[in-house]
Amino acid sequence: MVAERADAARNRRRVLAAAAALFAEHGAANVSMEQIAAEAGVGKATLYRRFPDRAAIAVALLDEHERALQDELISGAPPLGPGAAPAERLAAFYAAMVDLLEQHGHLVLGAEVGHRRFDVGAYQFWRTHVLTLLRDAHVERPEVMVELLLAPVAPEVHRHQREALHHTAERVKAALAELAHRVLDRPETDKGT
Amino acid sequence: MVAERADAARNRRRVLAAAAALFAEHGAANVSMEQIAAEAGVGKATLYRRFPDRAAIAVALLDEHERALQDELISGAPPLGPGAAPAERLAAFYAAMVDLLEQHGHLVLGAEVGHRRFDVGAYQFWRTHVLTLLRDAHVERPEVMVELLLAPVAPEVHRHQREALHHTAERVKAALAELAHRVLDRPETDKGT
DNA sequence: AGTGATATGGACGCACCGTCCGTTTCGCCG
DNA sequence: CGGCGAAACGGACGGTGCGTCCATATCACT
Repeated sequence: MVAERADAARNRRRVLAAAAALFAEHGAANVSMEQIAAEAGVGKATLYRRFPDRAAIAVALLDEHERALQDELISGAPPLGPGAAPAERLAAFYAAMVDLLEQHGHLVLGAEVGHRRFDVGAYQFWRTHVLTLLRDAHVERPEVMVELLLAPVAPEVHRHQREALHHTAERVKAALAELAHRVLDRPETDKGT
Repeated sequence: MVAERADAARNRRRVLAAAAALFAEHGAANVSMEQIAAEAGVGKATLYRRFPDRAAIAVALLDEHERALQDELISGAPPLGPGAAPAERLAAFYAAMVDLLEQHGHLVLGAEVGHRRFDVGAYQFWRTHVLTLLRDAHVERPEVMVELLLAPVAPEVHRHQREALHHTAERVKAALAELAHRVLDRPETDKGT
């Protein structure tokens, strides 16, 4: 890859901007590739050249926001970053995920992203992070448990909680925090190490 | 409703049989309404008269199998039925759900059922059951927690575990059992009543 | 400026959805 | 037993969105 041609880069930016606007207005599920192409002022083939489907566009838009959280997890202050107890870090991660879903959930909800969410790079990152926490806490079968613990913050679940059940984000966070502590706190372990 | 006309009943049976065969062969996601109608030997309008979409057909097919588990939860022997400790019952419920997904997961995976899974009657049933367990175990915010605890046995999650991660059903069951115990067992509570 | 590689755009073919309406079948009633 | 209104049927139809194809325009390097 010798460097992206100038017109290609310009069109990529246009597409992303158009998609962001349309997704925000109509919801990611109700926007067709044709609409995005028209709004961006590019042809459909141009769109398909860069992004194989809607999911890829949504992922590209999400990436930016997710990267911020990823940085925090790696090198931020506790309890999100390193230093706190695993249960605390998991609770903090859950809370951050809820915030992320509150802000940008509309990008993923309803689109095929839901089906492919396990494939996107971000999921692998969350997975690795929580896996580390589970290993730190000496949980058995961490590779399986990590999937179970990620499931409660799946976009569909969050949407269900917020829209159908009318739970507040705060209540959801509280329940997730309790879940984190119940799963990772070993009561017999001495707290003051 | 004065009683279903004979031809209507016959066609309903045909449709369900055809759908079951096609879903089993090609997967629920890859079967169109047209295919089902053709296989059943009925017109498309006839199909739409009974079932608004693929999801409704899949739900109708699943219902039968789910009902068996529902009966067990209500009146079966412990630990699935009443009598055992909440953590035991939750673990047993998880195991039964895994069995259900192993057997009939292909009906729901990939179809729109995934999107609407919160709407189907069966979900409400699982929800009520687990909610009862949570109340018995004096968990806080049970209405929120129940959604979090149901998420790990969502069809997509299970498929991901089995197909992409190559975890065995047994490993998943074991992890779910551990999750159930970690969440619901109160270590300080006396085990002997 | 010339030139080959790369990118563009919109038309095209395809598949499926969900509806519409003329025709057929049912089951009751005289 | 035959007629009749209601209910069900079936396949054609219009519409939407997908993903591809290729003639044309644009770029970047010499």
